[in-house]
Amino acid sequence: MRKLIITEKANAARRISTILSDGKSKSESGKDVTVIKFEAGGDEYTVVSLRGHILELDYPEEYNDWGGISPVDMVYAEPIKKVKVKSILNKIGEFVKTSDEIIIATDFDREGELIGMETVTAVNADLSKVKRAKFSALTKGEVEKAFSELTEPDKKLADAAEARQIIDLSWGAVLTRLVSLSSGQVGKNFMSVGRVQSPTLKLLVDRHEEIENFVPVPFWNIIGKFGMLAFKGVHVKNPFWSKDDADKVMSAIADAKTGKVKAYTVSMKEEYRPAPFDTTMMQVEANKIGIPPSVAMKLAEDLYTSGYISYPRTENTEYPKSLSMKGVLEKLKDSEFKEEVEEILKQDKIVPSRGKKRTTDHPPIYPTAGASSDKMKGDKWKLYELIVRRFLATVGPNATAEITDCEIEVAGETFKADGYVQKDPGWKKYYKKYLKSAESRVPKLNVGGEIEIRSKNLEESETKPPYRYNQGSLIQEMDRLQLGTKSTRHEIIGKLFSRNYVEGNNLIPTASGTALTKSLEKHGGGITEPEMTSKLESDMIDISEGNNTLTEVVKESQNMLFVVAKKITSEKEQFGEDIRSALRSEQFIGLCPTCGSSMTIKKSKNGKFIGCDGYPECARAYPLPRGAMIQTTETACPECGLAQLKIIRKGMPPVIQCIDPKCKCNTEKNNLGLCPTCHKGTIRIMFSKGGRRFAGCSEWPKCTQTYPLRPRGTVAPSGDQCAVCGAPEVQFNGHRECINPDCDTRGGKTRKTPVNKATVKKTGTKTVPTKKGTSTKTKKEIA
DNA sequence: GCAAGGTC
Repeated sequence: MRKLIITEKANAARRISTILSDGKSKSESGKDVTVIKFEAGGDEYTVVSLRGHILELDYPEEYNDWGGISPVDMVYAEPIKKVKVKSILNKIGEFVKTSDEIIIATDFDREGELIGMETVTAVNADLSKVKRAKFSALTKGEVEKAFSELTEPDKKLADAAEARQIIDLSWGAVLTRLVSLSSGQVGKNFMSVGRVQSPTLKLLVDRHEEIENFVPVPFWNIIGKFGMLAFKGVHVKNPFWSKDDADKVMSAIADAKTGKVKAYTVSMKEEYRPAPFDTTMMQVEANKIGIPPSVAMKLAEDLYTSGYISYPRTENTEYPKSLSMKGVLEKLKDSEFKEEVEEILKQDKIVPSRGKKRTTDHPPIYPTAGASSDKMKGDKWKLYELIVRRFLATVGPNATAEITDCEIEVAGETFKADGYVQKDPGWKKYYKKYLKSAESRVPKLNVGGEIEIRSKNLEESETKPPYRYNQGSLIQEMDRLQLGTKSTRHEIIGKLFSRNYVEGNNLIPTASGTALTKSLEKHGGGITEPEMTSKLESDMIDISEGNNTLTEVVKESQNMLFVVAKKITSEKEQFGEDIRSALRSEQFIGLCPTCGSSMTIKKSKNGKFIGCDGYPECARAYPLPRGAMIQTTETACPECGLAQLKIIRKGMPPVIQCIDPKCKCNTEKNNLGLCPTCHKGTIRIMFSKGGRRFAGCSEWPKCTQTYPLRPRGTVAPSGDQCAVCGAPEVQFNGHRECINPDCDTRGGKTRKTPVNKATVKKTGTKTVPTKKGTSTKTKKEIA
């Protein structure tokens, strides 16, 4: 018999061929199409690989005219399948004609079923010849079993996936057009709407709103330092929400010189190893070391195709039994992790950790070959190392820590001190690059003994707003809400950026992103809610289990969409106006003092700038600050009356400043003093394109004097020059120092090199137990 | 020029 096997990706074609042919398969792969042939058990096999979906749902051409066709009329429009990769489909068409059996061997999931079915349907294959091989890992056992127990293809499962396609396209296309047309954003500036992107955007909008509306609540912590080590003890009633209550305690303990140890226990804590990497956690951890999810996926794909790591798109956090941990470790001996690997191999037994998520699509991400940092460079190496170290951590021993709990009584008030000391670092030894250590020592104490009080402080703090999402935490939240899939989440975030809905490293929605979300919340029929995805999910389960049909589910959804589309159409003007005004406010800076026209943000080939709409008659223009996120404001500069901008820079609080860099309000705070090199120019605070600040001479390029500035904290002029080197002295975080890091007053040449961006840690934010996200802000010394 | 889902 002649048998045709269709796989989802090239690697699967290779693995299956090798397994079924006992290694005797021959690849005839062309440039575009992977084809492998072999004989086994008297049958002639041809294996062809797809590249995921090679067909795509879209509307027929007559719907291409956005202006000419009412979006309402598209609700029930019938989409067609368009061929994306003709070369593969043609090849399969040829082989199908001469095959007696066609075996779909795509991934064993909903999309896999559809990918297979849509392909055989598109080439008009005789469906009675079509069989399905179901395997959940590309191991010898699984694959052989799947091919010896072929089943019928599951039309219902494929239907479930197809229902999703149709519903996503109709809601997406109809609402995208309605929003774009009503807001006047057509052409390449169109505004998109979708089942996944719109709820994701709403997460950011909601968080932004929470932060903007946040009202800080003050609280007080009483903190003591004890004994020779001056270890920290905190009052058990922290935080105090009333200053009076805290003051009462402070005066009660005011005269105490010693405390009494009431309780003291030491215990060992076992610290478990982290779970193996699935795609989400890999993206989260990569993001922490400065590799955003989209870059991480690109690099992971690269590492996968060149054989360094396993398949990077997986939801699994449990290594399959068939995967030998020792085997992986042996391969890693051929790398610069050799010593660490050998140490791990010395364990009596190697039992890996496992996570909660268990699926059968692919194994967790693990290294499949050794590499070294002199051959592999940059972020690729950083990601590879992360994957290797994560793997090592999952097969290393547990860590142990010594935990000390201690209670000290001071004048009838109770303080608690917690000690944490790492004993056996275990797996952390291999993963410490990516961990924060937080050791705190409490010495050995005797219960009933006295202990000296070193200090008693009342620290005033206030509750803090929740953190903004970054790309890592957003991906985690999407994962939790089941928005998108492991393969698409990073692309969805990319979409929010390219549509200008969000900006910044910490994701902030733009005015238009916010306005769009608000309008859709009101009129979008639930498109901004994650529940639309959960409803779809349960509908798909119903279809695949035969409790509902594709036709019914699609019809129900489109009936809803029809109502929504009609309503929006009837209120089109009003619906679009909110978005239009948000778009205007995003661009509008203020009125031009020369000609009275609007000044707006404009784009040139050198980037964005502020220009007068009266151009070319009026040429008034201002540069925009570099390397920063800019928001427009409605306030005017008290100095010159021009408009002000809100400047948001990484690691710094937002600053409101005048659009004119020459305005006194800007020069005063940026001019640090006379240049000690040329004695002509002024040393000013400036920003590089990347947003890093430094100080440089205004006579540049004639004078090239520059100084690095500490990346965080406030820098202000002091008006004085350094007595030792003559460079300007500045106020840094309230204290004075010479701007010159090489100056003797700052320890001369012992200066550390500037901190690498990726390794900058967030400044300490210690949380208070009862309220979320609280942190210490100001200190008041009392004792 | 529309979505989201595969994969490269």
